[in-house]
Amino acid sequence: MPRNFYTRPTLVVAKDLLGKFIVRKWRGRDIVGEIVEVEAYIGPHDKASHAYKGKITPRNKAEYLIGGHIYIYLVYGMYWQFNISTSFEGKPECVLIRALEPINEKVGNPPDVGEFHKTFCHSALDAESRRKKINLDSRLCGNDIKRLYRRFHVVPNGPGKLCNYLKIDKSFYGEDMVKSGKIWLEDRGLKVKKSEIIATKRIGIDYAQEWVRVPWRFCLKNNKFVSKK
DNA sequence: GTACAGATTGAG
DNA sequence: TCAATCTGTACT
Repeated sequence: MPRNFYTRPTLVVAKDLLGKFIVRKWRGRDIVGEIVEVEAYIGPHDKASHAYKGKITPRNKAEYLIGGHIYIYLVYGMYWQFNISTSFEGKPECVLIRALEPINEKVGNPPDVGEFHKTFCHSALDAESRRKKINLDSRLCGNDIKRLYRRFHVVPNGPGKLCNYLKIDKSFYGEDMVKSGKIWLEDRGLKVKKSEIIATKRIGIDYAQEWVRVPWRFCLKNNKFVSKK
């Protein structure tokens, strides 16, 4: 999608993201998902926004970039949250991508665990072991394999799991989706009617007082990949 | 230097 | 309902 898709008003962009396709180039293949759930965060007035009162820190400064840039951060010490900036340079507005309908993965029919282990675990374990400075062999037990299996073969029906599915992390901070060769957005001609969009309050922002109630979470009606229910 | 909460998740 | 897990931020 071009720049002028992302620079429109944030609530318009948020709704229009539903039915668009995220394409992620990874290890020579395309990981693709249709966006089915999003949330808008509109600073500086929105108390749920990290840019409330115009706050700027090294963590949130990507929110202020012109529409189309990635704002990604870690929550609860372990989950990445994938946001796309909207509006113009200096306006801290963005859309959190909360769920995808996977396109090129066989959902419900994951690869054989043994096959998965051969394909993915060794490199993943290498990286993890290096990070934690622990002996590689000591980690080759059932629970570790299961844990990695969950991380690598995941249904992206929540904001944290979606980042695992797309294989993205902090290295994508500030990435421009209009120009990137690693991740971008496509319109594949799917039409989403207004009547197919549900608006609800946003999830997990109970601290945001009167901003808890604004209906800035948008989901595709009856889509089974939407988080919560 | 140190305390603490958080746009989540899966297990029990 | 609970705990895993760790970074950014706001304090002292």
